[in-house]
Amino acid sequence: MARGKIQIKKIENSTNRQVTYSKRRNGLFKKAHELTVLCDAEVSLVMVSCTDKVHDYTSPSTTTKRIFDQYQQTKGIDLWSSHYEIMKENLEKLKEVNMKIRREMRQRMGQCLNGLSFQDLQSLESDMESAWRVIHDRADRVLTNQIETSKKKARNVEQINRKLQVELEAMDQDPYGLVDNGGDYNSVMGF
Amino acid sequence: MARGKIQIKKIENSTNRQVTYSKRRNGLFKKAHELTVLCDAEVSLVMVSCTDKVHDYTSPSTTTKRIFDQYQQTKGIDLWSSHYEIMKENLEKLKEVNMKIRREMRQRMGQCLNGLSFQDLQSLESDMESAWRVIHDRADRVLTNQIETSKKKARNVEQINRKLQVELEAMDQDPYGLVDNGGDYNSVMGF
DNA sequence: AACTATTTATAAGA
DNA sequence: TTCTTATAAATAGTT
Repeated sequence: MARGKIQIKKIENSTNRQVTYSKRRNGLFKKAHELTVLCDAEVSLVMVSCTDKVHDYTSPSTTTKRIFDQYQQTKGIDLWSSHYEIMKENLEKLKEVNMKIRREMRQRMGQCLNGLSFQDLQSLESDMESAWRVIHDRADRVLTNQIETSKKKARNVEQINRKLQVELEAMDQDPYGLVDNGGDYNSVMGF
Repeated sequence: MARGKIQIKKIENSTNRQVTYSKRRNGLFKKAHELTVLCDAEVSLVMVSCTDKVHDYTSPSTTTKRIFDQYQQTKGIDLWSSHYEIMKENLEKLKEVNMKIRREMRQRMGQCLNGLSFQDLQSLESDMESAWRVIHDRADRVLTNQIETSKKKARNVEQINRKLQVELEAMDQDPYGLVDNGGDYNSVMGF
C-alpha cells in the first residue's frame, strides 16, 4: 500500500515475506486493539507463521479460552469436546474389550473358573486340547526340521572328510602332485 | 482516520459504536485474509461484539481447532489439553496392551505360531498342558458334585416315599386319624 | 450503503 | 530490526 500496489498472493521471496509478515502482524494487532477499545468488543487473534511461530492478541477484558468458549457456544460446534467424547468412548470400549480378553485368557490359563458351568468347562477343555495338539505338532515339526538339518550338515562334513582322506592318501603316494582342494577345505572351515 | 482524527477510547454513542464496529471488523477480516495469503500464515480471528454476537475468520488452510491446539502447545497447557493428552496416552498404551494380549491369546489358540522358537513352543505346550489339567480336574469335580447332589436328592425322595407309604398303611388301618404330613408332601412336590 | 477528505498502514529502499 | 517516505488503503463523518 505504498511505493506501489501489490497483488494479494503469496510473496515468493522468503525474506520479503518474513518482513511483510512482521509488519502486517503488528498492524493487525494494532487494529485489533483499537477495535477492542473503540467498540468495547472482545477479540482473540492467533497467528501462526509459516515457520510455525505463534503470536496472539487477546483483548484485556477476557481470555483466549473464554472467547473460544463463546465461539463454540455460538457456532454450536464442539471444537474439542467432540474429540474428547469420542476418545473417552473409545477408551471405555477398549477397556471393556481388554477385560473380556483378560478373563478369557485367565480361564485358558486355568484361573478364575468359578463362574463356569460344566458345559463351559467341557467346551473350554476340548478347545484347549485341540490347540495344544496344534502347538505340539508344530513343536514336533520344528524339532524334526532341526534334526534333519543337523543330520544333513553332518553327512556333508563326513563326505568332505572322506574326500580329503582320499586326497591325503594320494599325496602320500605323490607328494609333489598338485591337488586343488581349497574350495572344499573352506566349506569345512565353515562349520 | 478520515475527516478528522479520533481518540482511541470507547465510542459512547452506541449507534456510532455499532457502525464503527461493523466497518472496522470488515477491515480486520480483510487484513487477516491478506496476511494469510501474502505470508502463507495461519490466522484465527474471533470477535465478540458488546452485544455478544460472535464473528470469526479462519485461514482456509486450517481450522480454528488446529490453531487453538498450536496456541496451547506454545503457551502453557490448560486443563482441557492436559486431560486430552493424558487420555490420548492412555488410549495408546491400552491399544498396545490389547495387541499383546490378543497375540498371546491367538498363540494359545494354536494360531500365529510362526515367530516362535522350539523353546517357546515347548514352554507354551507345557503351560497349556498344565492349564488343561486344571480345567479338566475342575470339570471333573463339577460333574462329581452334580452326581453327588443328584444322588442325595434321590435318596431324600426315596426316604420321603418310604415315610408316606408307612403313613398310608397307617391310614388304611385308621382312616380317620390325623396325620400331619403337609411339610413332607410339599417337599416331594418340589421335585 | 455510498461518498470523500483525511488519516493510517505499509512497500520499497536505506 | 528500524527508519524513512511515497503511495495505497482504511475509515470518520457526512449524505
